[in-house]
Amino acid sequence: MKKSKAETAETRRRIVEIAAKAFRKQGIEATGVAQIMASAGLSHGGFYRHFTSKDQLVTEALSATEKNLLRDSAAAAETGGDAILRVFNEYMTSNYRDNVEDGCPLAAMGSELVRANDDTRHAATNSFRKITDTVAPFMHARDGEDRDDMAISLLTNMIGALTVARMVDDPVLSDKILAVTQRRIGRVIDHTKAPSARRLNGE
Amino acid sequence: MKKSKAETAETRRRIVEIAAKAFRKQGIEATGVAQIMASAGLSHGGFYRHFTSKDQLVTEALSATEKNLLRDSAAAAETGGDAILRVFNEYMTSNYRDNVEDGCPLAAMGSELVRANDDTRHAATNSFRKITDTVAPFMHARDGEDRDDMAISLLTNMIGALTVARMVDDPVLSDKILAVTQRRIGRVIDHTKAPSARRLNGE
DNA sequence: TGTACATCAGTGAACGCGCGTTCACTGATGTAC
DNA sequence: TGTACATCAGTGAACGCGCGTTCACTGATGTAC
Repeated sequence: MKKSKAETAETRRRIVEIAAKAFRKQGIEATGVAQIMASAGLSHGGFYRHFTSKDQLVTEALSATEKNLLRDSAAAAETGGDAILRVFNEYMTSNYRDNVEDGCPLAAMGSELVRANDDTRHAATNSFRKITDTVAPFMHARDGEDRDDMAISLLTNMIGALTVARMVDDPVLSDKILAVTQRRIGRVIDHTKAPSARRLNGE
Repeated sequence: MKKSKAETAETRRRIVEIAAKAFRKQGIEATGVAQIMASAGLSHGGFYRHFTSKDQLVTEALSATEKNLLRDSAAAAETGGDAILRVFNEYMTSNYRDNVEDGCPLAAMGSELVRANDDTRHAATNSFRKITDTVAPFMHARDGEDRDDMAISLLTNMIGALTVARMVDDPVLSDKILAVTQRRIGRVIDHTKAPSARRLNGE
């Protein structure tokens, strides 16, 4: 029962989407290929018509998700500092914390990515760099500090805060972690900053 | 072949120690009970003479390791702000980054702890709180910011920075993340601060 | 202090189970004429 | 446009393997007398 090219592409896309959510929610190791395929309404045998290995799916799921997240930051960068501030504050809400499966993969799978294969770590590295590059111009460099450094500091802080906020079993402490981090975001981002120039020949 | 009480206690201690390293190095899920027992020079069957489940070992390994780390911070707190600064800077060195198996479990197993059982998350929460409580008095509260909040912000930042520094595949970026975080540590900790009063009836 | 017996740390085989991956097969799609 | 055939998406059984946990057994330790 061969499927049309359009159907095949759509199936592949759906597998990646479902896997991306499952990896974030349950972890990479804890999510089986058969389980992903079942969630997509397929039997597990067909998996290898689309991917050469589970590792390849992990890499692709990470890349696809980060690409989506990056699009939001890039769009905000074209609006200005206030939009960047808004997007970043959104990451530190109880809603974002409680929906791991829709959130940033670097935070959701952080310590698992440390041990991931080369391709996956490379994808993670590229994503991290692209986000810091996008938001660096909006850093409020008070005492002549480097804006790239500030962006790195802020982003690693957000990833750590989100992880710890999800880890602790005390909701009061968890909310406090989010609030504290939101305050740092507010201090570090220059919400009056004009938008980045839109790249003319978009790539 | 029953063993003496002293030997039994020593064996149990050794299992916890070996497990604590393996969980940090390879992850909790990826580390099997049989593998831990083999590393301890034992067959896997005897595991359940010491622990009721792998989960129990996870909780105990986390608690034991965090207790050790906390001891360092507490000792530094009795010396003063400069000692706290020194201990914290040590966390952001290439050496610390490259020896995950000896480092902070919250950073090494962060995203796995989010999905850990209740006891383990509770142990993680207690550890996090104790460390922030210990170092909060040494925060350099410039614009009247709350010292507890500052300690939370710094610690979540360190955990996130360590995780991302280990994740990225570019050594230059990784070193930069460590350096940037060290600079924040230097800005936020008051190295001139006098030691915390030693608790007289230690508990 | 010496003997008899219960305890229990550690062994190694076995349990059911889910893992990632392979494979022969089916039948609709896409292609060549 | 119609027919013949190759392609290949998806199925479901099977592969070897390691997982956490259980269990009957061994024999040294600890205890009761």
